[in-house]
Amino acid sequence: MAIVSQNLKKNDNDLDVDAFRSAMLDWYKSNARELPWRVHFGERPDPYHEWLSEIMLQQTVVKAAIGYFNKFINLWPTIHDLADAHPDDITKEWAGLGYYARARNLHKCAQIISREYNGVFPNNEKDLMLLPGIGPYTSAAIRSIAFQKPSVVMDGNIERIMCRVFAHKLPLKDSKRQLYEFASYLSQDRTDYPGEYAQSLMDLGASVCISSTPKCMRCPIQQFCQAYKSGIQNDIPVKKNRVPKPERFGVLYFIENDKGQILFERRSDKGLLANMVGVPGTNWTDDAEESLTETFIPDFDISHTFTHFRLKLKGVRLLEKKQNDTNKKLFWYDPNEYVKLGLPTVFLKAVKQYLKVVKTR
DNA sequence: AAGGCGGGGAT
DNA sequence: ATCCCAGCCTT
Repeated sequence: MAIVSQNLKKNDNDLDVDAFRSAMLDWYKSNARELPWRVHFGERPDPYHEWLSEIMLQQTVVKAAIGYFNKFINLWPTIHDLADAHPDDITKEWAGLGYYARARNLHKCAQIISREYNGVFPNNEKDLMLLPGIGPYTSAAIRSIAFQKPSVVMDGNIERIMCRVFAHKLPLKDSKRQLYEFASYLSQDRTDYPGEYAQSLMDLGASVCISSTPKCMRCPIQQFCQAYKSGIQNDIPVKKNRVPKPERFGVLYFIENDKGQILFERRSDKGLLANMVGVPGTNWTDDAEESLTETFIPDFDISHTFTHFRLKLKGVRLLEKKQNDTNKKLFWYDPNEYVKLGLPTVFLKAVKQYLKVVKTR
């Protein structure tokens, strides 16, 4: 807190917190995005809806989450329905959204809320943080949005806004605590519409105070923004240089039987794409030659980028099972029915390519 | 404290 | 092609 007041005084015009919050709330009244989990200004959403949306939105853009949210609410209207669902059904419906640990934790959390909390979400930070999949951000978001309790909601958008409002020039990565202090200063345990205030910042970050070339002429808090005042809004937040992603290589086996089916596998419950359905193949290594343990004539290529590496795969058609070495659960399935499997994106791409190749021969 | 963990929207 | 997003969990 000492750092904050220093920083504010240094700029000779203390930020008027009341005016800042009023500007944000006024802007939000006429500029809020209409989203399926949102309610009217001043109303509180169903905590189940609010929680589900927050889990889906972790590291995910709003537009990508909307369809999934509607689908989940349709399939499982209450948290008890979700708690009683089969885990495989949940991962299948989650397929394509990524970060699949979220789906597992979603189910665990639903079961705890349903069975230990009788379906009622806790509204205090300590209990919320103990739930699987709920960390500092999601805890604060649920508290402020679903329960209108003052909380310091910090996400990537709000960090960026704090950076600019306070003209913070150090790299974002090293500034988490400082930026939290800025946001905390603006929150100050205010009880007036903490949920709407938090969402107003998120919407501002998504539409106006965007990462590159922010739209300051449309910004309701332009007058409070020290970066704008100094004309450095395009230069912050400062990002550290990113290391290029390494490449990995592998082979996928499309093993066919005489019924037009191919072999799929349920992946291990640990590591990348845990518990998801995929196509069997070699391990993915950083050595392109090593991945080709035998000489194949590949039928097609698949490339896919994950968080921390690029993957280049060769797809090859085989008429018999390669080996029985694996402890993974293998099963035959009609590749044309791939939609029902809930494949993660890399395998979705691969199967579509495979079908195209098969059709043209 | 650092690294693992997906995918796609926006540019 | 690159950036980065309504982060959390494990080690």
